[in-house]
Amino acid sequence: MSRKNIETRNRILESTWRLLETDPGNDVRMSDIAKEAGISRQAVYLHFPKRADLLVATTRYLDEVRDIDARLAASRAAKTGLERLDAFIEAWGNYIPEIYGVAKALLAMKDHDKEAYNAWQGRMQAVWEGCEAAINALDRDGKLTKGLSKKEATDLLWTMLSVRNWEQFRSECNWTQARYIDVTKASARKVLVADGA
Amino acid sequence: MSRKNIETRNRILESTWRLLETDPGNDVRMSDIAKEAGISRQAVYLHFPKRADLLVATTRYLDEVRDIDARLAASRAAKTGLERLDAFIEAWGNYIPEIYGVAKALLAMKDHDKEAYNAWQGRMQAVWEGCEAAINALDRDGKLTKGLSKKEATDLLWTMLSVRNWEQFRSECNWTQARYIDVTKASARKVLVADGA
DNA sequence: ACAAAACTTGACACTGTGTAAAGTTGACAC
DNA sequence: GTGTCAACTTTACACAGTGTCAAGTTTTGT
Repeated sequence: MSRKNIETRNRILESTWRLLETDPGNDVRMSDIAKEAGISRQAVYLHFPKRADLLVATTRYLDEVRDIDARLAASRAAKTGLERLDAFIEAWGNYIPEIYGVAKALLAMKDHDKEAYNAWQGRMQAVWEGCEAAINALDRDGKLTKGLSKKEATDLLWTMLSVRNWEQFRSECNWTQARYIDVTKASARKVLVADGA
Repeated sequence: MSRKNIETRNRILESTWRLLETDPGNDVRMSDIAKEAGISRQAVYLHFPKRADLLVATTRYLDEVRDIDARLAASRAAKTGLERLDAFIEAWGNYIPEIYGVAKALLAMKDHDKEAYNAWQGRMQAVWEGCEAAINALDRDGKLTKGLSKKEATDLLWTMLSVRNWEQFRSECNWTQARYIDVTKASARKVLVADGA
């Protein structure tokens, strides 16, 4: 127990996660989290001075538990650019639903809170770099479509893979997760790969 | 002056619009709007009982002033499916920046306010129908790509044309408006049209 | 048994939305 | 001119949620 009993800290993070995951979009208050964790509201503030701190920490906690790094590493192992593109879409696209609850809360906060903004920005930056690596691999294979710079191609893939798009397909359009992945893969190929499919 | 001096009402709507347009994302309070309109905060509530009412009314006001219907009508006039697809992307894609400020405010509100949700949903429904019409025209020409149902193709186009995506390309990726339109047109063709370009 | 850390309790400041009520102003009616 | 009605102002307050503060209690390490 280095400081501020780490068990309590984890219980807060778990509670936050659980609440956000259970009903994404339903705004979760500090008091809800405290109740869920079985502690007082002030105790939450002892560990996380601001709501944004808590959400950011929950995101990092999730990343750690779900080991996003290891999953994205798989896409880095792919030999051809095409395989890499598919692997990246699959890894990230299947990660989104696992973080969606927390992501949505952070997303809602980023317009008003600088720290939340930076945290979100940082995560998205990482995804952008994953996209960039896939585009570079495609380009190395001479498979990158003409008419788009590498930067543009990366931006395009990155936008296709946005959490908002996932949300729209899954919630608004009622697509299944599997269909989302398949169509996204196919679309990315059509848009980014030189000879169509 | 049918009721509640319509001049004041319009001044409120204009003020709301101006403030939201000037700095989208900066949350505009009821008191800011009142100040901008040169009236008391309570007078705003006399015309619009809830903040959501005001935002919704501002959206409708904008649609009226900018005559979105007439603009989308142009795409309906196109002969071939391909022309129609291009025309629709151009009409809607160039409309987004004009409504972005208000749209962003409504978007931020829709998660917490039912009325805002319905208003946004209704507008997006209209865009979806525009997409559907374009897809139907493509299909009539036998140009719709295989592997996607008409519903899926519509969902896909609709998502490509989302305000969030526009926002990401323009703000996050620093694309120009013209480039956004061009790349979106090209991508839509690649994804939705049978023989590639 | 002592001290520090972790947590509780209760109070309060602050922001922004929305409500309530009494007062002012201007136009139109007769 | 007097009355009246609608539009608007002013002031005050209820309410929710975040964040702060300070005093008290429990737990833990030594």
